[in-house]
Amino acid sequence: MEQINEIADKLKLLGDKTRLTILALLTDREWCVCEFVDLFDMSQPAVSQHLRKLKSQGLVSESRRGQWVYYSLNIDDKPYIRAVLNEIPSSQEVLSSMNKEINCDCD
Amino acid sequence: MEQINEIADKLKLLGDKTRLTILALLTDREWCVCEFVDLFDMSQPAVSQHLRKLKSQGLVSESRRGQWVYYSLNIDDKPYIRAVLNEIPSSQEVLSSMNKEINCDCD
DNA sequence: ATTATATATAAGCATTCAATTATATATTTA
DNA sequence: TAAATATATAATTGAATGCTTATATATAAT
Repeated sequence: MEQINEIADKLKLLGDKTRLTILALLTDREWCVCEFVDLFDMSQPAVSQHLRKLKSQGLVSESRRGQWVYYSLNIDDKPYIRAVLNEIPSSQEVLSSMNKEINCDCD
Repeated sequence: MEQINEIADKLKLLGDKTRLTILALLTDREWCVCEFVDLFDMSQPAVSQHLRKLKSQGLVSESRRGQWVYYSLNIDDKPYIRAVLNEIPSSQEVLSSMNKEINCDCD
């Protein structure tokens, strides 16, 4: 039962469209916070809080490089997450359906 | 984006330990409501409402036989759900870890 | 040093959610 | 028909969630 609880807790994070989109995008490459801020119609703190939740449950890792913080997927030990991400629209599809410009200067 | 939203809405249902357990159990066979009521430490209406949510999102089907109502999995058109259920503990594991007696008279 | 940029945290608020109790409905049995 | 059993729905409540604005922190540039 403990195992089901833990899995449910992690899956809860995928049950939000913003976080699911973030994870979909991270399947392709690491992303900088400012890119997400450009992408979503949402304040910078809102984005930051979603990333914090993903990080606190260990689904993403962060690494700071200069003034920018980059997030990447960290789900090698969570096959049930990988299984979902394999079945949802690709990073490219998600991105093109959003039709947004990303203007921050990271990299 | 519409597709991601829909997937997120359905995954939200898996982010609750009771509903995830219900789905795990239904991978094996159909279950009667009264069995779930016996299994979970929760009122009958609470169980009923979880089942209603799963049904309203099309993840389970119900069929009444006499006074009993049986639920079964309905996820053939949702590969991202199937993918999760394939990666979580089996029905048997879940059940034995719960260590509960099921005493209702359905079949 | 000061200012600008990127990110995180805190506090507050409206909404959603998961439970409860009470009640209604459907079916079976006596 | 009346009582018992199984299930669903309604109303309520407290906790959790996702956002906002305001503020703090970290790094870079002038």
